[in-house]
Amino acid sequence: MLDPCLFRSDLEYVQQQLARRGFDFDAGTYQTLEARRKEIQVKTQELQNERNTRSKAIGQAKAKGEDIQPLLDEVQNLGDQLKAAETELGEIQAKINELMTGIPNFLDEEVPEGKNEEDNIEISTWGEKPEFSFPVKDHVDLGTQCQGMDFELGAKIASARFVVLKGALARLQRAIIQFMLDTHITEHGYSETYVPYLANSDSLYGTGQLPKFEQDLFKVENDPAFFLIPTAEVPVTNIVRDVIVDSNEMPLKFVCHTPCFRSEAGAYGKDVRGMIRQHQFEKVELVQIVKPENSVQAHEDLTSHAENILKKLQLPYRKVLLCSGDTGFSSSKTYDLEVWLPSQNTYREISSCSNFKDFQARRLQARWRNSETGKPELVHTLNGSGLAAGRTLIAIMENYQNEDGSITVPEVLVAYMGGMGSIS
RNA sequence: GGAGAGGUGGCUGAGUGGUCGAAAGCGGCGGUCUUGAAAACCGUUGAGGGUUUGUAGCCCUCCCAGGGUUCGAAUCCCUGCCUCUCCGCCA
Repeated sequence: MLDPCLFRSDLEYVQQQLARRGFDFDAGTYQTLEARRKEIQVKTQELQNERNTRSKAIGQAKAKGEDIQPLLDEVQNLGDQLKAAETELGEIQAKINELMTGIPNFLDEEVPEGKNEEDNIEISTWGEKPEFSFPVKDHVDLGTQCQGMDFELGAKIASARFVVLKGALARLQRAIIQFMLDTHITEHGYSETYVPYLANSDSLYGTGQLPKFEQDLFKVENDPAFFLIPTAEVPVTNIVRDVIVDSNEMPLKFVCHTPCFRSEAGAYGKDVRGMIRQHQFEKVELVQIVKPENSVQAHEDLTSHAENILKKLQLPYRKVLLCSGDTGFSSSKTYDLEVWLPSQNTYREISSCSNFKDFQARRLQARWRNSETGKPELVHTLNGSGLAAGRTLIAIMENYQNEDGSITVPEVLVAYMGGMGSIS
């Protein structure tokens, strides 16, 4: 959510900023609602004031033993007026709120103009793309050959876009997760968290998935409803919902491994083969809660922490700055890390690192106390995958494949594999 | 699942219809004292919002959440959520 004060003080600026996203903000409708809000809110508060003053007078008169009947007669219809005003105010505020929650975050000034992922800007590349002297197999063929990856079984148990991993591949995914957690804890200073995989609507509202993106989520029948988390970002960032964080506890740095659940509505026909796009996948997520002045640097740091995993795994990747058309709803600036997939002869997203600035914090009411002003102020929130474990698994399989279909285990994972150096 | 207790400001905890946004203590901040510190003493100390050029005034809202009763609700009624204790069951 954006700052409502900005909408009142500089609507033109708001429109300009939103236009960068191609978001057509209807200023006329907003101004009509806002004018009515102002009028009705002032009226409501005046009525409340009158009720309070008169009630006090009645209390005092009664205490003195005076006849209060004339005073009661005077306030007779005040209650009805007040109730009507409060109802209208509630309705108008709900409308404004609906409008505001549908508006995306402002983009950072460094975000380039562009329509879609083709306009993203490559910042850097790392690593040598492997050269193979034999026909390259993709992860599905490799996984089938070693009998460690079974999509038909996933479909039987649940549906399409689910997989069953077995044996060494299942262990490799677990090794990847352990390795990533350990690295972030010991080398990057994150603190490990374990969180619920079901979240309530307040939490999903806080991080921005609701109300606009409900169709992307799996909803669990319950009263009130639960949602399967689409990313650990949701439960972890909500740790600071309605919290005023102590200044000296900042920055808060959390790392968390969870499964992630996505309905992938609207992704029909996209990435249907293999483990690229699943309803359920494992991810290690990095979340930082920082003072506003530090969020730009924190964004660079967090991204480098995710990059460090790719480097240690010796996986070729590139870092991309998302353009205006590809940057997510709540984000002000996003770097994607894309890993090299030999079978597709292209880079594919394996991490997305975003600075949300105060957009989530305002919804979450996540604040810190500024010792200079003594006042609570909104924090900045950031997160990034560090990394998506399922996609890391397939990147390793494809980049580390041998002619016979066996897969060499990356050096840093061998210990996590109980000394196993290759999978066949 | 059964029975009971309870949710009040950063924390502990008073407050059962009328100047209660809320006693008191602790903590925090500022000061006096001191070479410095501690102790003691004095003062101060919740959040959100409206109006406004205003971190000035004035006003509104908030004592778990949502409804209700009343001129007036932290206080009474209903519903929900959460926490704790005991019993049962259970990974």
